[in-house]
Amino acid sequence: MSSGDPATRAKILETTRRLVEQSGGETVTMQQISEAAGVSRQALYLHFGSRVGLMVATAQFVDENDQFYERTEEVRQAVNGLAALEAFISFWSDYVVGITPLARVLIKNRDTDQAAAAAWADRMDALRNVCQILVEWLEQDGFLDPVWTVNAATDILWMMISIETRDNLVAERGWSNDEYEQRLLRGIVKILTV
Amino acid sequence: MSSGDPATRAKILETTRRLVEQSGGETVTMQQISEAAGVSRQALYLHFGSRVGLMVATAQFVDENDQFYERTEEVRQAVNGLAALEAFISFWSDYVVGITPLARVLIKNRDTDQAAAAAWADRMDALRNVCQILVEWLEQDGFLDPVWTVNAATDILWMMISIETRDNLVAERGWSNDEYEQRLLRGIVKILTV
DNA sequence: CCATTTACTTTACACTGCGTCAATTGACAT
DNA sequence: ATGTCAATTGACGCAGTGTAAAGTAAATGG
Repeated sequence: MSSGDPATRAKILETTRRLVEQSGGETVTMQQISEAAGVSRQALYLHFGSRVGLMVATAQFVDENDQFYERTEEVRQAVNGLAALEAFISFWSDYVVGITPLARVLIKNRDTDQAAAAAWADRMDALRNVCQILVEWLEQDGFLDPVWTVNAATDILWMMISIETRDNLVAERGWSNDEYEQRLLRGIVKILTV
Repeated sequence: MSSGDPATRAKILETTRRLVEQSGGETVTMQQISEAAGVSRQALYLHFGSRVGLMVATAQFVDENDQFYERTEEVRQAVNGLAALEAFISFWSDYVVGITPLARVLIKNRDTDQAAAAAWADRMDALRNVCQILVEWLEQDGFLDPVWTVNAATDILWMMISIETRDNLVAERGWSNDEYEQRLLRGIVKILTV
């Protein structure tokens, strides 16, 4: 599973990410990936074992490349809870574009594939962590509507920014990225704050 | 497409619903359905043309059986838009329990399975229709926050009541059905109304 | 310098599932 | 008896995943 030249492995992962992101939701076959990467189809199986294995490895590859943790650090520099929320939604609505295609693959396979489930749970924990920090910040600054507990508000914020929610609004209902960002922020502020 | 004995058609649809709901997300093949229904695989193609056709027909069959339209009619008896919204959320949080298994399968497979995509899109149109009626009602009664257009508010309402949203809150975050219903209504009212 | 190992390629094939086709059966109706 | 409707049987083509076996070319090392 971890055999082979790291350079070949990287080439395959980069190609897979590119093709999946360009695919517009259509299935990308092992044949297409191998041809685009300039290797044989069997090389994919040598390196990653299976189609799911390749997808999970690609998701992890994206995670490392896009530096989610580093970029959320910037949000913590905001002057108050409301400003932090705004900064985070701005960051997220940009960041989510790059990770959506592969996130969809993880979501789809998480109930049958342990690796996919683990990779997805890991991302969601990180994301929920940020949500909780934001909600606690809102509460400390007196913005949080007291009808919500911190936990309930965190769940709601996490749900509102989820890939599934974005897919419903952007992919299904045709919202532009700008509309998504502005309306999402407005909606979250309306629902969470007094 | 509409050829064949209605009794056979019904038997196939009932079997398809049952198998899909029991499948736990695994793909149910045409072969499995035909064997369980006690007909030949080709009978499925005679009645429904394709896997797409069968899935669409099954989704409609479920809604007819569970009397989606009839039960939403009750909502239209409400005295005003806000009462209608409340009645609908109450109805929906109950109704959604029964359709979730089939819905999950359609959602999970819609990116690779044309059949699932078509069936799902068809049912979502019906649901969005109800959302639009509710939002227009809210607007006429002066409840709708003017920051939202009717279309945007309809999209938001539709997203909030979606299966994906419910799965995130109930299945992932462990909300009870009661918590889901109460917090969903409260959240929707906060986000949509002045 | 030869032998071995590594990292792949090539070719072939098994398997699953969808969709199609042609020929056939059985029942019921005119 | 003739037709026609409903469904069956069995075969086939096709795409995509995954496996298996043999070959090749370059690096490694005793």
